[in-house]
Amino acid sequence: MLPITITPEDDSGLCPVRAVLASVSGKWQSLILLSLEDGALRFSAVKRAIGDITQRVLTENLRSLERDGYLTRSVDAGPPVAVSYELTDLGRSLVEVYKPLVLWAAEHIGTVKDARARYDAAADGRAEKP
Amino acid sequence: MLPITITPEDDSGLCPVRAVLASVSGKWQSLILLSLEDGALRFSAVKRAIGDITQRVLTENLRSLERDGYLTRSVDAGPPVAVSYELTDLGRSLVEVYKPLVLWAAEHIGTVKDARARYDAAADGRAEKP
DNA sequence: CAGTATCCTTTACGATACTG
DNA sequence: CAGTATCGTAAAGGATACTG
Repeated sequence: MLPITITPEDDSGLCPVRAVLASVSGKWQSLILLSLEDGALRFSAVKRAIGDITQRVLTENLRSLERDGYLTRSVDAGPPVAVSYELTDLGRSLVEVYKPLVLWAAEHIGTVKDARARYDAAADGRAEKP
Repeated sequence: MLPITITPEDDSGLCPVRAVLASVSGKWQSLILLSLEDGALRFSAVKRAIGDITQRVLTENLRSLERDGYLTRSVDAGPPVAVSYELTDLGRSLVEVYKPLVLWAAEHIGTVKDARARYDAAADGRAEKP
């Protein structure tokens, strides 16, 4: 058994596990952290690395990750202005434990897709002949 | 560099990493998987283990995890009817790579909270004396 | 370049009531 | 017991235009 709780509250009114998991829940946070794995990137480079994220949402997520201490934001007042983002030690250590999950994903995506296909096929069968 | 892509598309129109990460994004999926770590649980037991999740949302999430092949659902037509959920091999292997993240969370939550407090304090300072 | 500002849609989630 | 049905809210995200 894990030495953890997943029940809603602790002394400070927030389950530690949930508080941290919330940092990587959502569509983009983890991808942003991963994009910075090999070193600092500028705003536009992060955007390019991910491909399909809007400026607004990227800014939001970067701010949130900065607030939690996973990355730093440094401004070089140009012109042109250049803002670069870099993982902190905390961020790097998070990415370290996060990477196995990413590798797992790459390895098992096939199984997941198959499971989905089978589940949906079975559901279709039930829908057609009720 | 990781042998992964986080760009939006692959041959099948979906990045493998994103597809799997989506399974554990959201507020509840990972907690549900963790609650089943030590063996099968009935619907009400999962609900109790998590504490604050509504029946509707729990059902939704269980269905989605079942669809992806992470857990199985077995019905014992009572009465009273008893439905139990259990991790598949796939689900167990996912939990294995996911657990380090949970332990990391328990370990580093203090650092994260401090970072948040400092960030918010700095933001307040800027708001008060603009 | 790295954002803001607006507006809008979608999705997740919450509350409550009802049922085989 | 393990759901479904309905209704409502809030948060996340998307599209587009504008700016120091």
